[in-house]
Parts: sequence; structure tokens; C-alpha cells
Amino acid sequence: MSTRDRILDAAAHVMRTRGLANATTKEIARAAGYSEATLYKHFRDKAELFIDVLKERLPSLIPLVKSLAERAGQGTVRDTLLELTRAATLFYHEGFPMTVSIFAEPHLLAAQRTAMGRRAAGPHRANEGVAGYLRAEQKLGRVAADVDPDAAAAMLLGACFQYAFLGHFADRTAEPATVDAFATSIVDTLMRALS
Amino acid sequence: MSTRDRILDAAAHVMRTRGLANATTKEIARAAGYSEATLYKHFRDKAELFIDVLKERLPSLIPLVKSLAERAGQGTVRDTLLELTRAATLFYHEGFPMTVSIFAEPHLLAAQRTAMGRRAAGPHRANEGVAGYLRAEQKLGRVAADVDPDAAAAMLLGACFQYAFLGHFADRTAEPATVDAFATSIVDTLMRALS
DNA sequence: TGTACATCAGTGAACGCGCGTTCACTGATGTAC
DNA sequence: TGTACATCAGTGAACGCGCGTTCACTGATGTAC
Repeated sequence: MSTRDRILDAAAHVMRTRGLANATTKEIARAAGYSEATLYKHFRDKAELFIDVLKERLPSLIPLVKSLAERAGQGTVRDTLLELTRAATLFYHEGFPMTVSIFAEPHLLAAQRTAMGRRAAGPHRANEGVAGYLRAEQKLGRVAADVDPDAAAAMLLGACFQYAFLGHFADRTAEPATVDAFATSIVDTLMRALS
Repeated sequence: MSTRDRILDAAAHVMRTRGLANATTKEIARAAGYSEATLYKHFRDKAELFIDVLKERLPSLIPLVKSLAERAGQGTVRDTLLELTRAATLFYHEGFPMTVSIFAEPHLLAAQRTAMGRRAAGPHRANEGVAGYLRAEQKLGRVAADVDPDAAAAMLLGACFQYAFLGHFADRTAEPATVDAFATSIVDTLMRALS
């Protein structure tokens, strides 16, 4: 593994465990096993390091959501949504603290925005993907034709996202059994609206 | 207005506009029109100032949600939920950056948790309130008896919460017309599940 | 009413500290002949 | 194979700066007699 990768891993770890405000160059260098000076051989400055961490070390929902597109018509809609909901809840739980702590530093948020190219990437893409899946199922007649797929996707992923927030706020871990029960209750309720 | 209140206002303003990381004692004092030393006449240290800002300057959904309890049976369920959804979306939009930036400083988050007394207060209360309203309407026969009120509340407020996040991430302001359209689409979809 | 003192909100200037960043450097590895 | 030099990843030590915090102080207002 390259030095650069080791630094990115260490930075992500420190950000997760100690918070963005305590993710100093000294802490990150210590965690990576290098001197602080080494950070500057691989990244122009601290901001670039952080942005690269967000770009390269934040897990993504996109692969899963993309795979949904191909699964329209396969299995039951309920089972597909259940799997998605479980995965989304765990994903949001994992990424929440890091994603959200950039709101403490608006210049990082702005850099992140431009790095994402305004339209192309970003967290809204997951919602679009889920809405796309629902639209495909609508075409197949497995989801009621008069349902708004965007609204349904917003409720589904919104519930998962807020669940992650409430969990972190209360200092709860994401236990698989608890997450499962949550996902089931959400999907069961949503299915009422989709049929 | 007391000096203490002016300092709290200034701190909240700086936190909102410049971010938690740039909310230094110098910036806050300047915004309040006092010297930095004055901050320490009214707050033990910076952490206490921040916690008091969160306690006293974060708008709350609780009053609105509490008023819901008394409105079960009045008007239509749809209209009540529409009003709630609009208000919740605006509320989450306003409070999002400040609420969420404490995730950058875990020791502040921990202090916030203990200040909220673990169970009594906290953001989950809004969900409980909405679920309570839905349960009351269920007793009146205006919401289907076999709906899970907690899941429905999680989807409704979750959608609003994530909408606030996506809006801030994309640097959008919360235009009333846009928020209205969003709220309508969410409530219309949710009503399908509730009947 | 005048005088002497106490109280109290607020301040300018300084403090030590830890931060991000840079510098001149070391020592291991690769390359040429 | 040996020698001289180039390259390059990484470092210890120092830097200036801005931070949170404290100090000794000021001057206005209240109180006692």
C-alpha cells in the first residue's frame, strides 16, 4: 500500500474517531506512522488532504443503487426494497459523521461542491437511482402507475438518513437486528403506498 | 436585551454564517460588540457558550408537534400533515448546519447529549410526536388501523430532514414554492399508505 | 446635598499553546561506466 | 566489481500565527450617612 493511501486511511480513521476538529496534521501523521512533513510531500495542504479523503474514502451507495436498475422485474419489489433499505441504513450510519462534519467548515463544503461538479455527483444521486428503479417497476406494472417515484424515494432514503442521524445523536451503534426491524417497518409501510 | 443574550445571538449568527470552525471568541465578540474578555464574564468557557447557544438558540419543532396532539379529528388528516410537513422542512433547513456541525467536535456532542438528559429531550421527540398524532387519528378511524405510526412518522420527517441536507449540500435556499411542491408530493404519497 | 466608598459591567493587553507549514537535512536505492 | 553521482522518500526541528483564556485595570452607578 502506498504512503499516500496509508495517509488517507489514517486521516479517515482520525476524522471518524476523533472528529474533524481534532483531525490535526500531528494526529493524522501519528496514526499513519509518518512525520507531519511527509503529509506535505503527498498533498498540497490540509484542505487537499481532506477533500481527497472525502473523494476516496467515503463509501458510496451508488454501486448498489446502480445495480437496482438491472433488477427491475426480478424477485419481488418488496424484497429488493428491503435489501436496499438495510444497506442504505448501514451506509448512512457509517458515513454520517464524516459527511456532515464538513458543515463546520464552509470552505471545505464549497471545495467539496466544486469537486463534485455541481450536477454530476453528490448524495442526491442515490435518490435519483431509487426513483429510477421505481419508475422501471411502474413500467412493468409492479408499482402503481400514479405513484410519484421521487417522493417515494425521498421517504425511503430520508427515513434511513434520519435514522442514522438519530442513532449517532443518541450514541447508538447500528445493530443488524435493530436495523432489520427498522427496514422492515419502513418497507412494509411504503409498500402500502406503492400498490 | 441583556449582554448575555446579545452574546448568544452573535454566537448563533457566526456559527450559522461562518461555520463552527470559524466561530472563534474573537469573531463572536466582534459580532456582539463586546471585548473577548466579556464573554468570560458570562460563560465559564467557550464550550459552555456553545452548549447554551444550542440549548437557547436552536428553533424547536416540539411546540408545533405538541399542538398536533390537540388537532386529531379536526380538519382533514391530509391538511394537517401538509402544514406539518411544510413547517418541518423549513425548520430542518434552518437548523441543519448548526445541529450537525457538532459532529465535528465529539466532546461538544457528548456535552449536548448529557445536557439533554439522555431520554427526555432530543430530535427523536419530533418523530414521537408525529407518531402520537397518527395513533390518535387511528383511534378516530381516520387512519388505517394496521399502519405502523412510527414508520410513517420516520418516513415523513426523514424525507424533510434529508431534503434539508441535500438543499444545503447543493447550496440551495428553501424557497416557499419549492418547499410547498415537495411537501405536497410527500404527503400525497404518504396518504396512499395511511388509507 | 455632598462626600467617601463599594459594586459591577466591561476592557486592552498580554499569556502560553498547539496549529499548519517549511526548511535543510539524511540515508537508502538506482544508474553509469 | 567498484566507484561516483543522482534520485527520492522521509524527517527533526523550527517558524509565525491565531487561538482561548486571564490579568490588572477603568469608569459609571449605587449606597450610607
